[in-house]
Amino acid sequence: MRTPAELTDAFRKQGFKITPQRQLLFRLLDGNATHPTAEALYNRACSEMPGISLRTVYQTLNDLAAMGELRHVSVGCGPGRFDPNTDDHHHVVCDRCGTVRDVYVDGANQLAIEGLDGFDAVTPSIVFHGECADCALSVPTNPNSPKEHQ
Amino acid sequence: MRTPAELTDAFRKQGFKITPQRQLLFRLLDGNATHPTAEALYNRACSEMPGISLRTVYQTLNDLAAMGELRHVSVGCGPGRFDPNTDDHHHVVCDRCGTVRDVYVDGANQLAIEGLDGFDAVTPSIVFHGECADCALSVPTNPNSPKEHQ
DNA sequence: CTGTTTGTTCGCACAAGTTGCAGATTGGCG
DNA sequence: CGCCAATCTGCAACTTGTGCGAACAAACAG
Repeated sequence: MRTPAELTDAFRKQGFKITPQRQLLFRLLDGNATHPTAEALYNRACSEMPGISLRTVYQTLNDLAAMGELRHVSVGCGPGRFDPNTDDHHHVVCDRCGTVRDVYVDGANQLAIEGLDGFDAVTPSIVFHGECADCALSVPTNPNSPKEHQ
Repeated sequence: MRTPAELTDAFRKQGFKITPQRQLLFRLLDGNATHPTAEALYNRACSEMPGISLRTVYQTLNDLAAMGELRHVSVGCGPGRFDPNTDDHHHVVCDRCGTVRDVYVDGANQLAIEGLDGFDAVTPSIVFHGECADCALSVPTNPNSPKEHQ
């Protein structure tokens, strides 16, 4: 995602308007590597701008994603995440706490794949599922712990 | 997933009961490579057993998944899919029609990954997004077609 | 500065997918 | 046969996200 200032220009150039809501979200997303959900962004936005609506957050996120400034990341369960990092990269998810982190996978586009016959324009999306350091610490060795976490 | 007969044994051994609903679902899933949704299975089940409830279908699918007989596959959008193939494999999805097919990715577990530091017990889940042969035929070369499909 | 236009925001209702719950039902066993 | 726990069913509720229309406000012209 480009900087808030650049986005402001880009939006105006496309005939979109610059509203305080949008500017706030540009700022909240700028350099944000937490892969927030729409709800999480909404909560942060509310503390700076009480009255902003969740609907507007979704709207703006979708607009940014449509412009290619943002990637919508689906980690397999729970709400969608939004990632201002538009590099060619993938994700690790902690199945316990839901934390998402970017990972760079060398050779992801040259994988030897059997079964793609007939499919065109295929791009891989890789999600690694595991357990982050914090969660591993908090429950060191309990393989019986319920997997029902979210 | 094991055969319906083997599952019947396994269920009984765990103290679970064998009901006609479960047996029907065992049969519908046996060798099923279509990656059906719960709804799709429900529809097929209804034609053999009118009155079976969608709730029971979900229940049984969750039970099978918890027993490791079934994998719940999330393709990023739309309803979840269920896959009786428990091999180490991955999936291609047609973003136009939603068809899912199994693919075998050579070396998926030995990828060179940067950014996994601190994560444990990491297993990759790879979803290739593309366009299947049928869809490529039906709309041969129209990059302007709406991406809003599902 | 004022007015107009057009894109935005907001709130609510709604949709899809899935789960919780409670009462009726039934498989497995003695 | 009869009991009891597991199961089934139907419905309500829940979660995530979208459609819609009225109110609002950027941007711009005059």
